[in-house]
Amino acid sequence: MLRWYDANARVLPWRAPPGSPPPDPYRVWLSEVMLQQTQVATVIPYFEKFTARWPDFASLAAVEDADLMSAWAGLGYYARARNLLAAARAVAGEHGGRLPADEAALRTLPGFGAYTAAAVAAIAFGQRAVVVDGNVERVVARLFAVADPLPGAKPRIRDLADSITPDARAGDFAQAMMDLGATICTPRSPRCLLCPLADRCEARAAATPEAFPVKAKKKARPVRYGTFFWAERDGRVLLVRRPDTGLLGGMRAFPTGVWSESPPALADAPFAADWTLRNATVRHVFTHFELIAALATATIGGHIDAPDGEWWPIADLDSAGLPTVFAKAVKAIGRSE
DNA sequence: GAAGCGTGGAT
DNA sequence: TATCCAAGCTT
Repeated sequence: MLRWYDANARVLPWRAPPGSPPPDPYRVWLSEVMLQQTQVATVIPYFEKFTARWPDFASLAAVEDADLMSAWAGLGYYARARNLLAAARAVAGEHGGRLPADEAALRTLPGFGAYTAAAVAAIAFGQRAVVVDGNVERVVARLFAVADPLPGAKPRIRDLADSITPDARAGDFAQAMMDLGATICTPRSPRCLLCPLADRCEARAAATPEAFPVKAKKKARPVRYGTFFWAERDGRVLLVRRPDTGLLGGMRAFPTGVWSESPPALADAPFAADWTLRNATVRHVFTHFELIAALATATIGGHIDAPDGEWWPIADLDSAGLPTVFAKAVKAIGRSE
């Protein structure tokens, strides 16, 4: 694997060339958090933007929460951004401005789970650590033809990954396994003819690489309905901040009614106004449900009993840091009648 | 252990 | 279009 990696490693902004000294732990950590459940191509522009604005722990730790959440807008899984800031502040305040170098200490920081702690320990600090992400799970499951379904097979796969992890260059080994999974040993139509492990791969020998890893069936995704409320006055629109926990936690948003299983009415408007239902809807797929949102608008004249929020210039909505579902609503309002 | 948590790419 | 799923973590 290391030989293959030396010749085939992807060139990425947060990565050092194979065999060279480890890159800046700050950049490794930032990239690992952004890459959680997120593809490389999606992460790159965010990583460039973040490292340009906040090049180290000290600068990131000093950011206002709202600025960080706004910069993260569109990347998803917003708890990552909240944990990122909490970890940066812990590092700046309690760890002398540096990440701890061992896996167990890393594991105690916000946003560091089993994967991220192992990856940072191995990639940024040269420690031997067993790094298991979705790519490694797939490669190992195929290499050893693991027949037990995920997620129950995770401990077994972790042990197998441990058994093939070298003492030296464990970080490069981990990145090699992930590159292999991302480019060769793909979920569908793996390119086994290019794989350096093909000779030793049990799934390949059985001619059924795509059958691994075995996974439990997923539940169907329910549909929920809601309404987004666009309150406009003097060229501005009312934005609120969502609660810190839960869906889109801490993000700017339009006021919304309750999201439920049946189509809503204007009855759950956030305040009394002359609401008009537009002839447009927003459809958006979240991890565990699909949302179909109606759009209601009102022009506000005199005083209203509106919730706390910001009257944001409509011409400058791009800078509000709205999550994608609400950015879609802005577009749909523009198209509607 | 299971459920909650975003968004977009690939097929 | 439908489905899978991506360098997972938290509760």
